Amino acid sequence: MTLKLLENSLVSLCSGSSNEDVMGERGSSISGEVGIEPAIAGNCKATHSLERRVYKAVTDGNPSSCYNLDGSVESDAKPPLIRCESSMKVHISRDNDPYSSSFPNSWDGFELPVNSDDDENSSRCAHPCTTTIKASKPHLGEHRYRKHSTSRCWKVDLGDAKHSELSKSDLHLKPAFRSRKNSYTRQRTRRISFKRKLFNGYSVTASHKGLNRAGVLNLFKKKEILEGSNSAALHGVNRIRSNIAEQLSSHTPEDFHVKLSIKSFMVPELFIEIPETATVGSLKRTVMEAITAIIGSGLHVGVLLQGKNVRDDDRTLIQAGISHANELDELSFTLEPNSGFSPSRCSNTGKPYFVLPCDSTEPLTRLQAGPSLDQGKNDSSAYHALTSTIICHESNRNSVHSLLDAPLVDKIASSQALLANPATSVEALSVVPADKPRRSELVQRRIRRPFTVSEVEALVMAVEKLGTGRWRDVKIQSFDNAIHRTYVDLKDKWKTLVHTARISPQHRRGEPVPQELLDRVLLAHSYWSQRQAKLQAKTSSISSPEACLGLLSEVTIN
DNA sequence: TTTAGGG
DNA sequence: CCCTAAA
Repeated sequence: MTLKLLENSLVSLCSGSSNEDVMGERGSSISGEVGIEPAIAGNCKATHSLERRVYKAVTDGNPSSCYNLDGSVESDAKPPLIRCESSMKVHISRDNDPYSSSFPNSWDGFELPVNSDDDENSSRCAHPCTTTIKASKPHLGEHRYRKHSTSRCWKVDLGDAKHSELSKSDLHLKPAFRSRKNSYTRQRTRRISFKRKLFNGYSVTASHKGLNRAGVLNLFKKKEILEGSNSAALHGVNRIRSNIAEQLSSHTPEDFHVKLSIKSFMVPELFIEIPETATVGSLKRTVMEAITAIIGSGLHVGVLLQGKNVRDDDRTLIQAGISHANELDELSFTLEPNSGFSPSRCSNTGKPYFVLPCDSTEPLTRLQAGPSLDQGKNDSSAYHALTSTIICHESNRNSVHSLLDAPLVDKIASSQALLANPATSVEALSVVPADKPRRSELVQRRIRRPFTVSEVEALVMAVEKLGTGRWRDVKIQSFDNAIHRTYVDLKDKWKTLVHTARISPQHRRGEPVPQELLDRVLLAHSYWSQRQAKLQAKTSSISSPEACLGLLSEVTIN
């Protein structure tokens, strides 16, 4: 079965509170939203503090606690998924910015549970999926934020075909189980991008910087009237300026805050390979794990003002030109991977590694063809990074390509069918976010198959006979039929057996191994270790004929 | 490809 | 189990 999860079919990845209100109309692609509103004193906070705040806002959204509590997902399993950088948009406004609570119809559907919560909403940690970002009092934006705080779950929209005219190049499928020993599926592309949300009344029109800076979603700066009245928005620039001047003359600098609200960001493209027999819960956890890995991998936040990288971290915001008084200037943030890229690439060229235009109203297909992609890298990564789909297909390579041809409705139907038929067997799951086809591509992790006692017995027997350095022989002799046990597995198992044998029985986990076997493990291990040490000592001093003779005699004895 | 070890 | 340098 091959299927593709697309827009609009709803998959709630985390049970929790009511999400319908915020998810109902969401459209295509996978994106997330982070609602934060950190108040930053424009005159005293350095720009690097701004970066830190943005970073914190993102990393605090790490839902690891969620999926940990959800169970069965290893907490330390955080593959280095971050490769792409992303950007986010920021609105700048005054404290009394009258946010609207409306949502655009075209909002794309991956809701990240990063909530800005107001003061009285102290129950934000009640749900494991709820992440908190300490925000300034969102007075006027409470409606909106509360709406968000009810959305505590990850969601994947699967759905409406009309939003996704997927070209074949949108689909990056690789056959699984390519080889006998390495039955893995590799992943290539991934994307992080951000999506913008509009505000009624203040609909922050995209002062689109254009696509000259590949990789950064524009930040929209929202200029507000200092008087705080909505009607002020109707006044001209002159009026605004005069208001600002007025404020400047009558207020201490501490009165001016730059309010940043990061509206959304997108989750990179994810590929999910999941057997039909997997449960829905497995699917949820898998997606959760992937997202967590992305967010948890660490990001570097860069600040761009009018397209220029603000590198001086010690400058204050106001010195850098980021203040409430600014008008149509653009403020952008870039999220870059902390590792995996040479920082010079960004800092030298001043060009972010990966930029997306932020105007979410733009069709995805156009984004793909956008000039930003021509900027420097015409490799498929940038291209792929702009796609936003979740692809599910089973490990059967024969069925993979049917996805390309089947009518989209059928694919959707398949995906729904998958959701409707949770099976009991949890098989291997994998989610691999798309990324630049660079190194360290992720591979599906094999399912865990604990050694049985009889397997341990066979292993011990083989090692007793062959030693600890001939795992291929051990494999051939005792596990030739166990195709899922590689010689590396056997070696690893021996390692853990030795460890198990050395620790107290109280600390052992899993199916208990008979003490008799563990004793043999220790015995064989010490024997072969000593033997190897002796051999090494001999070979290192074999220059002398005497040593050579001694070695030969000993080997003969053995 | 295997081995050996760290993650 | 994964990843990978080294052999």
